[in-house]
Amino acid sequence: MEQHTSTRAQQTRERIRAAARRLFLRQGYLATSMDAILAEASISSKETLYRHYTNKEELFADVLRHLTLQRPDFSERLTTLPAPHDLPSLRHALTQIAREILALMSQPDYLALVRMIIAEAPRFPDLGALFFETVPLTGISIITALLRQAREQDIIADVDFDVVARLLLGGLLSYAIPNLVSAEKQLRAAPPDRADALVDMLMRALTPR
Amino acid sequence: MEQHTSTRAQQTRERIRAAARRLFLRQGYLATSMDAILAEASISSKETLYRHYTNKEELFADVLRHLTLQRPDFSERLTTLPAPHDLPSLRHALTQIAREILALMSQPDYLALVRMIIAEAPRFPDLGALFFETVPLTGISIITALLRQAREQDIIADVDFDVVARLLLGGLLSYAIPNLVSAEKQLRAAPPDRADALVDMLMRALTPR
DNA sequence: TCATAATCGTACCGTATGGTACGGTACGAT
DNA sequence: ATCGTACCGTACCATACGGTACGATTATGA
Repeated sequence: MEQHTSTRAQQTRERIRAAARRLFLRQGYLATSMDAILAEASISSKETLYRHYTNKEELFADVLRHLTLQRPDFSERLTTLPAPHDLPSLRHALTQIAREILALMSQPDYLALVRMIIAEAPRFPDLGALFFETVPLTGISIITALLRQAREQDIIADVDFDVVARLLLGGLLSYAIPNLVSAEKQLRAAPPDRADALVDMLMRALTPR
Repeated sequence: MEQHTSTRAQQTRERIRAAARRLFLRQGYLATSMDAILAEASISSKETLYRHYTNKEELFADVLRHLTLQRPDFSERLTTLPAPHDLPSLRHALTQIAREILALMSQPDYLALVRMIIAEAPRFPDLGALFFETVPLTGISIITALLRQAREQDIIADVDFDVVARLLLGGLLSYAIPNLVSAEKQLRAAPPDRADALVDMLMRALTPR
């Protein structure tokens, strides 16, 4: 056997990372001790942990890098949307996107990730920049691409697409942000019709006059 | 002398709170030690500190409560705006508001406050709720009030004002949020013309057709 | 089978933390 | 002058933390 997809060492490393991810997301960096990570990973020796990660910082950075780079999986579902051919289809596509983003931003895991990134940004500035330069930028570019397609078919007026994208994304944010400071138990679920209302209002600005 | 506006004890208490505010905003709750607060406040005995605040938690809560309740001072400047009498004056008023809010959200102190509230929300859920139920709600109500005035004079169409307010506020957010994870030194100053662009786009949605 | 790497247990170190104890000193009001 | 309150200095405590040391034990791969 030469081609082992996962050696024992790799398995332990991933157990550690998974345990650390859970605790870091729940409690933050400082409040999570290495001993607690040990217990959560069902590992019984510190030596084992420090064989895989020389530092607490390194472990944290690894966890966060994995989280941000594996995160934008929803973008695949959105980039394959068919090009809009008239106003109703554009509205439909935008609504689809808005609902998807709102659903993503309402997930407890996503909220916990954002909260932790913001919380530890002073300690790990690079990781915060990495996150905010990948995830939200993806959303903006998806929306602007859709609008550009619509513009090329003369469906909508010639407006600043970036501004429109920020209005939509920001409007969705205004529903999700309060959940950043709420306990996980009592999330105020922003109903999908809020996304529809935002899109409807934006359509008024997009239609030529 | 009976009517002392500030006794010696009150002065010390405020010195402590000011020092704690600086350190908490800069480093967060866990990373700020009581000894560090002592030094920052130029106080030389722990006994003095614990005479004013029985807990670290109590001190933190006091700092945050003061910060959130003293914060919305900009609202006074905005609620006294003259009622709009036509479309240009409405655009002007909205631009004014948008610029003011953008400027507020770009202040390092404000960013640090928001970051800290988000970071410590799991530990202090009440304080987070207090902040997000006062400050942003104030912004929304100011905008909706302005729009209602404009609607009563038939300047704008009959649309959902809350949605419009969230679009504007959220659009501004999209420029400010990345600064939550940037070092204080390299804040990407969102230029005021971004606020103008957002308002211009919204005006397209507001005008009757 | 054998050598090597990974894991285990456990003990340990230095440092920092939140909070307490206590005797002494400066101050402010009556 | 005096009395209570606030402040000072310093020492202390129990606990927790990140990280290291090291011998014993187990699994893995050739």
